[in-house]
Amino acid sequence: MARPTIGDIAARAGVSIGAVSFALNGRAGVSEATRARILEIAEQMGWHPHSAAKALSGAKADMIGLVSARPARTLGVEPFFAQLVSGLQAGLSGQGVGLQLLIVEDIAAEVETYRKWRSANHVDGVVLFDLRADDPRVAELERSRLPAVVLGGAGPLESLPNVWVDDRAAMLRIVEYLAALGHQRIAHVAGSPEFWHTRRRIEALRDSASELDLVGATSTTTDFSDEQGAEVTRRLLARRPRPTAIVYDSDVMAVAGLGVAIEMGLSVPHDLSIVAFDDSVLARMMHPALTALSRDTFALGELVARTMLRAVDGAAESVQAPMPELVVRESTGLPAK
Amino acid sequence: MARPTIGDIAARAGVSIGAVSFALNGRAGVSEATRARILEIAEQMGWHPHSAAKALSGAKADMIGLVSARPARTLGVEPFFAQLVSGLQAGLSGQGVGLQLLIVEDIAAEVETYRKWRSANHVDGVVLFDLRADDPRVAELERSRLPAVVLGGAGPLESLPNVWVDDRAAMLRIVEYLAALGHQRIAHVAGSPEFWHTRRRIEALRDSASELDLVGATSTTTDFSDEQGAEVTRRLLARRPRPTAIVYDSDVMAVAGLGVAIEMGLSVPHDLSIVAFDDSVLARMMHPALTALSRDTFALGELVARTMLRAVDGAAESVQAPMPELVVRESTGLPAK
DNA sequence: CATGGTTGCTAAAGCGCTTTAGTCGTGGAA
DNA sequence: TTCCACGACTAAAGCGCTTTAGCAACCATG
Repeated sequence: MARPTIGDIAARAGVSIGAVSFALNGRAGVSEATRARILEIAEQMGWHPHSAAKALSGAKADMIGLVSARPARTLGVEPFFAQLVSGLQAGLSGQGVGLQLLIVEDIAAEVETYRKWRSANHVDGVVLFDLRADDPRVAELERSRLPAVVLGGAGPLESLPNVWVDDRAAMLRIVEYLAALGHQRIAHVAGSPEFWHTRRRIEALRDSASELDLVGATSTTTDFSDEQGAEVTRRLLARRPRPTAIVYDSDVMAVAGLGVAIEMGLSVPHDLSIVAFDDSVLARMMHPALTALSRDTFALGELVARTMLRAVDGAAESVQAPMPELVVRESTGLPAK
Repeated sequence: MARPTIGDIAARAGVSIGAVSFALNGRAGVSEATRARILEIAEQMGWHPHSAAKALSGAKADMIGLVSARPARTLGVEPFFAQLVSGLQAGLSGQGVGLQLLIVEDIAAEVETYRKWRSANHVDGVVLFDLRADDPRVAELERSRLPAVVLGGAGPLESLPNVWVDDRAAMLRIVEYLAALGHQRIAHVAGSPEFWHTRRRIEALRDSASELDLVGATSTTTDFSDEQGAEVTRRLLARRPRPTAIVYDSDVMAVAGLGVAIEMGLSVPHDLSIVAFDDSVLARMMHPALTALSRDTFALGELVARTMLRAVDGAAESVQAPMPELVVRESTGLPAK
């Protein structure tokens, strides 16, 4: 049998289509007795709402969108993304909302997607991440009034609701820890400078340098790949005097860096301390296990989901993500004399 | 201005709505001149199709669905899933098809989702993976005639089109390699026995045992977690005589196993050879780097995407995924005398 | 010159649902 | 008793698009 429509239900219940719609949506207009009867019939006919029909008549799409302009290949490598998606999904599906995932070529295509989605009433809102300097996506979303939540923006000041991470405090936390151990020559293998979060971390390190008596605290930007992580590490370790500690902006780069250190005959943490700005299985399972700034990315995803749902209801509000925790493992210690 | 509809375009072009629809869809019924004019106007008005309206009138949804009943938390840990999704997405978006990702509680919820999607014309097809013995999803999909592609099923014999992986040959490849090195006591830390692929690997090892003079080649099933991987490894290494090689069904477990070996003072590969049945950054970056059966999961995703698109067009056909390649790294060697 | 087949287009129904305007019958207030 | 308000429900329009049936104009054919 073809799928039942509310028309079928109406016929069976001996009422009008409108009445069925009221009953099914818990709206006034039908008596409790009729409502119960309709619900009963709907259940027994195995009726499901037709989402397209709903969307057509202007209802919510019960779907939020996530589009990424990162190269598709790298998404699988970064545990971060997968964790985030899982958390998001979990936070949304509890409310019967779906997650639409799309990977596009570049930011222009991303903006174009928002435009399409907006006009097709395809999603109720979108999640933005990897915010850049002067991001065209923000302008587009403000203009089109498509509800959006930014992950990792500049804080509560922004125009769009924001789940923001205090990168500055996080970096200070790491540097203070290393300084307390006695490290003075701290290097930073950063991510790509086009991202705000990278910039904030670099800035934080620079600012703390004088205060903490650091000598030549430098940040080097990379494209987040393990290749560049290794490459930069090689250059850093060739310097004289060598840095005694290196902070990596991602776990993948940290692991690559550890590889280089071992390959160069250095002992970690005796000759070199290593801290990763992101935690994962990878960091946990290395030998030595890496000291890392650990945040619960899955929970972060759930938080974004909650914020998103609120934004869809028009109650947009920025929230601060929990401060990541510094998990000290085996890759950090006192600097060699 | 509100979003333009084909009605607006029709008004502007001075033709009927039907004519516009024909023009926009490249169908016969309008002259080339009119078509060009309509296309021009549509472009300049910034028209986009309204997907819900299309879906309502029975067109394709240009969307394929992927639902996973794996616990959401573990999806982020497994590089496999993220890679697969990326590849799928890449393969689909080239054809303007979207990917709808959903994570649900259990298989029952998964079946329910298919039912809903089917009746709402929400997706054109679905991708199935982690096939189990007597899988209720297969029955549901056959019944409902929702196009589906199975990843990692039993081969070309199945009723649903299949992208199948020759697990048996893969396992034989590993075991033959180890046997050639001189290993006789080979253990296998397997995944969960409810999955067909796990069963096939176990079977392959058992079958090859007599042929290759293996002694006590055993498989132990786990839940794929690093905890159980470590736990089982501990038990295996406590045996006397110890196995000289262990094959792990996933990279995460292999890494956990390596940790246990080191913790027990064994040298890899001298005292113990380790092979992972799946490759990833994780395996590449360990010290020693793990010998692994490497497949291009991203490409696998693309292959599934292509097969899916064909299935949607009614040209369902099973294909065999490329045989994974054994990448020998530092974790395997001659067994100690 | 009548016939038939194209071509290029229009009108209108229909997809499943929401929503508004309206109808009908009831009970309570005046 | 009359009138009104209200609750329960129906009828119908409309969301944006596809698709079928139909129509008028034109050409070629015999």
